Amino acid sequence: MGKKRITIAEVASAAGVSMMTVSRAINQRYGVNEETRQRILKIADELGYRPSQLARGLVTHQSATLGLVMPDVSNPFFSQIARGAEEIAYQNNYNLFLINTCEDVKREKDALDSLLEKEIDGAVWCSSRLSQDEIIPYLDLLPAAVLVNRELEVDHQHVSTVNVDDSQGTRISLDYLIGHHRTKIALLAGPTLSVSGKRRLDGFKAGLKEHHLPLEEVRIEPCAPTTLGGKEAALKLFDRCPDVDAVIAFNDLVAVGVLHACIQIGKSVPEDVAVIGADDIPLAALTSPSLTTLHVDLAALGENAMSALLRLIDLPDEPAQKIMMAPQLLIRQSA
Amino acid sequence: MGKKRITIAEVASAAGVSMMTVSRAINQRYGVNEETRQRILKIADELGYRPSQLARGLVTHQSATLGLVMPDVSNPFFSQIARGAEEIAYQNNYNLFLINTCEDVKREKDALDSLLEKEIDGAVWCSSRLSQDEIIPYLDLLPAAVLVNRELEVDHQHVSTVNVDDSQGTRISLDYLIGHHRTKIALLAGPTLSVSGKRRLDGFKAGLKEHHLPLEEVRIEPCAPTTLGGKEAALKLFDRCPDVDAVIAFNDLVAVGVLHACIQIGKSVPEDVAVIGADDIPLAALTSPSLTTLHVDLAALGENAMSALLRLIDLPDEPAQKIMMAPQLLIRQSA
DNA sequence: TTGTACGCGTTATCAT
DNA sequence: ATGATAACGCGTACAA
Repeated sequence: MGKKRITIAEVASAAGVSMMTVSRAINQRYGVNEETRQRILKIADELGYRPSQLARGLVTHQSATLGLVMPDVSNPFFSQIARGAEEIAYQNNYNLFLINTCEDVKREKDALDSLLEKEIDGAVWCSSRLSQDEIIPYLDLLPAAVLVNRELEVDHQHVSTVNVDDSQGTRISLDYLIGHHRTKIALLAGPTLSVSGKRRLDGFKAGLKEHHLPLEEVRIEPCAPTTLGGKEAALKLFDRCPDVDAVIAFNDLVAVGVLHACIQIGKSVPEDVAVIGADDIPLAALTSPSLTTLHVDLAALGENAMSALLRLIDLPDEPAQKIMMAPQLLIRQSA
Repeated sequence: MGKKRITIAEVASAAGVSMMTVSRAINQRYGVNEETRQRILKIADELGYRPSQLARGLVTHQSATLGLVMPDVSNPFFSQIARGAEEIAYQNNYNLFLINTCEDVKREKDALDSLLEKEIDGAVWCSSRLSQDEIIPYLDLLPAAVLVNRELEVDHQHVSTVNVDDSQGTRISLDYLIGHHRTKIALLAGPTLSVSGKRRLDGFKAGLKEHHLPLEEVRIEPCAPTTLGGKEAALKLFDRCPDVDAVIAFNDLVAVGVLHACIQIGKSVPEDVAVIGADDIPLAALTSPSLTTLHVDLAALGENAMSALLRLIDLPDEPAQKIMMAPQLLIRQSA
């Protein structure tokens, strides 16, 4: 049962010095005789002394504690981010509060409230569902924050952002396809209102323009972000434009739907139609043909986010960062 | 930038009452006029007052904070447990420190040390690599703890355990196979030293005995817990016992290896050989034939672990629990 | 019902 | 190099 806590006072009296000297010895501060320090550390260790971060935090206003807020850790997308973020936090002697919001606005607010009460030193905040107006008050209260998967219209001195560069990802896919002599390239653009869908569309248009290829609106088709959505959209697309020789899909599930559609109408992949997905979900390696797709190093994303947060904390006068993670094209069989 | 903190004293003076009255109002205690309470709460809200859990914890010795220690959140096995555990913690107004140990003993000790310094109220500790002798001192220091995937030889008043009942899982697989008229059942038992391997072997032997079937040692083969390990072991097994009509595999990867072996030597699954895996990894649904396997509700496991921890905290006089999670047979095509 | 004094374990400040 | 004392923000015990 949680034994009685040894306090700095007990170490001090055991060592025959003042509390202040013990404190200095423990915290590796200057101004204490090396010999005394060793003696104190030895005694502290023997007594099983552990400094109370609560008491320390109360006076320093730093808890050596950070928050990690995300919709759902059991989603592989976020669990990898969590892994990377926690790694960096650990290396820098911070502990991490993990909170799942379950896509629920109330829970998200609860999360931030509880973190604020815990006096965290900062937070990595993923895929917030809150409106800009709801986010900002929390941002103001936080010593530092990094928003992941979310852009901020207004700049804050102590708020950085980390996003996946969907636009560039689409550019990369497009460049690859054009480089492999595909000319009639279609885009399954995802949900009409999706932000990342918009960014992909931007990249698509910009890429075509730069390659001096015409923008054929008929080759752009919105779709639900699912296998079924991809299949239906692909069937509609191929019916309208039978000459399409490549498809850039909103994500891997959509790409799998395209594969199904191709089987159904007798097109072979990649011979007749090249298909590129996005996200590199585990399934992507297991389809046949396996999916060429955009891979994002999510652990690295988490590491970057946490590093950015620590930078904000350690160098409060440096400007905030806006980090874009570029996806990499993982070439398998489908393109 | 993290604005200046409003303290209970400021709320008190703004409301024209003493700090104590504010404290009572905030903590929903009796002994404060309802009218006064409402007025205080209103003022506290307007001022943006947030109680400091640090200061509160310092005096109450309760931090409303728990620890969750696991090898790796990005492993789906653990991320689901984390999800379930965090859910229960949230419902009970606790925050959760997440720590990855990366299978590293030093990191695991670091983790516990830092949690102890944070004065957590308890911890869910998964798959510890520490020896019994190393674990116990930490357990003694923790107010409460739940060990997941780990048994404890000695009972502790404030330590419960949650494990997957591998023995019963094997029994369930065995019963199913026997019920479907398989009689020459083999076991790919996993690594020789594996604890869960031993439990599976126990269940296997007990099950055969109960069904009055002979225990043929030649049908038991150890194996590495991988696809390759499963394939090699299966080839060796079929070579030795060509009449085997069913295989219980150590886990799904091993089962996939068995599938590969069957293809190689021309046995069809499930006609010639039934195959049952364990763990229900995502891949299990995607093989052909898809894998019949033992499924464990890991989110529920996490919930149970966290509930057990809260029980230990809330009801310190109740005895500790030893929870076994029974796997369920998920019948697909391979058996 | 409300208020006062004190202590929780630590660090900061100012002294010695 | 070391020590005494005052905070940090809150809850508890006891008094009013």
